[in-house]
Amino acid sequence: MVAGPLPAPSGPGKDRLRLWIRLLRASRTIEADLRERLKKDFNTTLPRFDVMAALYRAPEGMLMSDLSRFLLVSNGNVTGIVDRLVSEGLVARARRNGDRRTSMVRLTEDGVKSFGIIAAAHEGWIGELLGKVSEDDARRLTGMLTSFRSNWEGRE
Amino acid sequence: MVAGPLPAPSGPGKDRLRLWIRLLRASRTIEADLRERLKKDFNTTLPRFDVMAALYRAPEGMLMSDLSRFLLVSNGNVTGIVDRLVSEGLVARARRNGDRRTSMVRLTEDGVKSFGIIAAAHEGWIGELLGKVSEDDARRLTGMLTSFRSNWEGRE
DNA sequence: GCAAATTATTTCAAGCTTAAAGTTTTATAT
DNA sequence: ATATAAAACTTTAAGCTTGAAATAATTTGC
Repeated sequence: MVAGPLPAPSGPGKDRLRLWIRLLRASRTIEADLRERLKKDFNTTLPRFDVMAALYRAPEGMLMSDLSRFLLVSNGNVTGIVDRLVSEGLVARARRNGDRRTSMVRLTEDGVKSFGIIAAAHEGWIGELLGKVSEDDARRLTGMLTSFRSNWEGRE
Repeated sequence: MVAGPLPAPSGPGKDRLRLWIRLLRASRTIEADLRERLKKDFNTTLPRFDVMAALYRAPEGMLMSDLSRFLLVSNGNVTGIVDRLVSEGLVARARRNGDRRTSMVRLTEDGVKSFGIIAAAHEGWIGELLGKVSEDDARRLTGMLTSFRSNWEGRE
């Protein structure tokens, strides 16, 4: 007598599993919506937006490895995205005098201008997409996710 | 006098933006970890796991379009993943008599066995990764995400 | 000084992903 | 009946993603 594949999941561990599934679905739902809007309204992509957002916060520039660490993606991945942004004139690489392995990556003037416009729209979209989440819940959720992050970073 | 790019974000709408960023980072962090474990321990991938998980819940099989809707990915995407799973003998396609456009996709016997093993490990990983989230927070978070989902599905 | 280890980045192959266009089959409206 | 539309998939091209291997520059340990 074996449990079928379809009993309502319950028991220890199931609460965490359910939480993970909800979390993943929520973020994929929102991500898909943002991706579509970025394409339709600005003919760009989420990875490009992510890179530009990171660089916008660092006017002095970032190393490739900083970018990949910050964005939680692989090194090789960032290379390709930055290559495309460079070819579009939105981002520039500058070799450094000190260490010739590294290059400082930063937004160009065009990049800053372009990102500013897209970011404003983006913030509006998020307000729209998450509008039904009460201010209170938003802050509570954020708090929980922040403490998740702290625990994660402090893990052995 | 323009606000610099680095003031702590604040004001209306910023709470939602911050929530979204936290949500995205949490799910990417966990996703990256799961991806790595799936590769190392079972030489498989998250998309393959996702498809198999969906099929495991539907012993009678699913249509390709059901799969893509459920997983929130495009049609063509599912085609490729299922192709690979079929070539590995974990999944089977069966043409239906009724409608020759469609094919019922289901796990093979091997697929069921294989998924059972991986899913057990997966649940353990999640328990581990989210272990620091209290039972209470887990349930609260799940509740908020569930209501987000309802609002989303009920949007105009 | 110099070999060995480390660090920063790029390249590569395989696979994932999307949006758009194409194919085949079924349903609908004359 | 038969054109037209709709539905279920697949194919395609471009881009994203990873992990591993390759390059090049710097640092470390004798």
